Amino acid sequence: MSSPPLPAGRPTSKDVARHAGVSQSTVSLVLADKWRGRVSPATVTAVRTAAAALGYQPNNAARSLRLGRTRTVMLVVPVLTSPFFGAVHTGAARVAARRDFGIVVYPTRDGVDLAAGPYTSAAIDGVLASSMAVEPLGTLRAGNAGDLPLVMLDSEPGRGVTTVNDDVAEGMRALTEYLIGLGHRRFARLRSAVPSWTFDARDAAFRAALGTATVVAEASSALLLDEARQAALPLLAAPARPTVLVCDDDLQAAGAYKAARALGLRVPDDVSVSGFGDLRYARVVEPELTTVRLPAVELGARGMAALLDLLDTGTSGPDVVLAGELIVRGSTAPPPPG
Amino acid sequence: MSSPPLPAGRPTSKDVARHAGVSQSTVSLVLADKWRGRVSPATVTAVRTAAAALGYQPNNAARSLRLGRTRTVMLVVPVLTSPFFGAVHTGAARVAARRDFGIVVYPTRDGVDLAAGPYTSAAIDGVLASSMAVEPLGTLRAGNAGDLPLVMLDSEPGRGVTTVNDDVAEGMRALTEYLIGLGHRRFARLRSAVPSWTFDARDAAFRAALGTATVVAEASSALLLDEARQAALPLLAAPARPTVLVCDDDLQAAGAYKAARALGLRVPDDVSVSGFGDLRYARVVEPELTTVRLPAVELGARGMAALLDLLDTGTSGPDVVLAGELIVRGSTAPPPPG
DNA sequence: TTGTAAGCGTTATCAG
DNA sequence: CTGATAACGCTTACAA
Repeated sequence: MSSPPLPAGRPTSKDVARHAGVSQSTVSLVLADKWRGRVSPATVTAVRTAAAALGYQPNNAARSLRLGRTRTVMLVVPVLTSPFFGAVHTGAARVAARRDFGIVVYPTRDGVDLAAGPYTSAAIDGVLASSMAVEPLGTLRAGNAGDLPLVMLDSEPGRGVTTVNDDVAEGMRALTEYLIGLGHRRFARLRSAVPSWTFDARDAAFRAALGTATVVAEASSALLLDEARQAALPLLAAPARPTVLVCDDDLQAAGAYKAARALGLRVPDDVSVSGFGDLRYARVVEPELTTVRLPAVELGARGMAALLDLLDTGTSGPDVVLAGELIVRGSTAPPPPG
Repeated sequence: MSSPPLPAGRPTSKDVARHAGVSQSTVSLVLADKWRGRVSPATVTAVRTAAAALGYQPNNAARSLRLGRTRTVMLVVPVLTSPFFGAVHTGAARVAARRDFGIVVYPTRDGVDLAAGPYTSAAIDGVLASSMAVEPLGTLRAGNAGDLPLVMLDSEPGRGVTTVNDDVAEGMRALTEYLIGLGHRRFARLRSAVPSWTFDARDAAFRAALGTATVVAEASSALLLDEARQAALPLLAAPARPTVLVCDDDLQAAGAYKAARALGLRVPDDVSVSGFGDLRYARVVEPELTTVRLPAVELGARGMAALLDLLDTGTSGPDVVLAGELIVRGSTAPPPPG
């Protein structure tokens, strides 16, 4: 009728063992669900109730030390303040939690400053990296005996690493063909100034889909409102007046709206504008943006799943491509007559 | 002239010791910078060069196990996809990295689902929680012998926990007085429907600053574009026509723009609109929003600093309040004549 | 079916 | 000034 007093501080597996009247190894076996044919059902329940009674939580540090694995992966993203990367994290975190993995976020401005930080490879089992080249990750991965498992998101496929990507090419193709279908022939183009596979892919798809239509003016800008506005001004004022401006990003399109307004041009009556992403800005502006929806949450989720599979099986899975979707809203219309 | 061959796998402190011809404990002393008066300078350099040569990185799991601390804190936020919380994370991560701490993010929809997840209190030294009540954190903190160090952001002060807050009350006061100064007397008010200290504080400050002006119509909505638009429609169409609509959030203000447009009202000519936050949407919309800037990055940074100080010293610091700033842009103007 | 014991890599205590 | 040695909490042979 009497049980040992609850130990002070955090209960350990040893405490559980004492409480249940068994040995530490039995506790470990039961709690790790590896007891079939080795521990009697009665003992199993005894251990389980003891653990529950004490509120036992295994010590992660000890487990990691023993196992040599940490059940933690690092998510490398450019900046979390961008809606895209917030969404990627959300998806990745969801999958990681389900499989009992933790995530440590490594925000890096340019993929270069990867040496510092407390999470050198010591503490992680794998890396999920978004929107960067493979090379900067070299130093990081080298920490752990040469090759830490890696999956890349939103990055160029075919570099020897599993990638999970949005199908930006197909999205841009659908968008461009839609615009051509509206009757547009003279395009302006506002590209992203940050060098990244995804923007190269968007641009290539755009060119390929142009057909007999032409680009009469183009520029590039950072994905910032003011810079986009500045860059869009000369495009919209170009002598060979374009009837549509195709941007690499929704925020750029918002900047283009401001440029159009400054020039006294109405969207879409005088000029159509398209964005890319459909994350947060597309419906805030007026008129709402015609754009390509990128499933960023799913991208993070699928990427994490691919990484955890890689950790489980030891073999890289196939590249994954997620379909985007053309979203037609009020910012695009047939070109003005004349 | 010959040194031991580099060991396979990750080098340990034992490897460094062998390489430098000293004992493991000496290595530990040197690398932890606790050698003054205990280890000779010559030995120190020997150890340092050996560590560098081998590319030694201490094993975090072992260190945590020994020390009983993990150098990891948990950041609890409602959703990372909101620009506010992305910014909070950015600030917190910056400070944590500088002090060699890791962050594990715990996104929780309503502060309720805090039991699950791999990061039960086992693996963390403290909690930085944003925009929620203290109570839901109880189960989490209880894991670790009753009280895991905690700092709250954007939460009600005076509940026995150190808080770090934006001065939303002062921001709202300045905004309201500015609007009254423009001549507005008939206010409409769009509150946030999510229950949170910050919104209560905003509303209280708004009421207190009203003076002889009156609220002729009010409603609340989620911080979503469509819901805000729906909620704003009857406010702007109210019989006792308000001349200004004060929203709890920039995104709500963007929704209000859409409602105004639907009703054929121009902003700010027919009705002024104000937001709150100045994070991402305020300058995207047209006209750009008059709003109150909340220093979200600094909030995260100061909060993390407060938490790490608490971990160091064991005593809670004072509550911190960060000044906001009234940002006047084009969405507000004197009320229309008549 | 259960228990004993070794060991993961680190830091801290204590002798030399 | 330096080196053994123990301990942190866990998993896993292996012994009983």
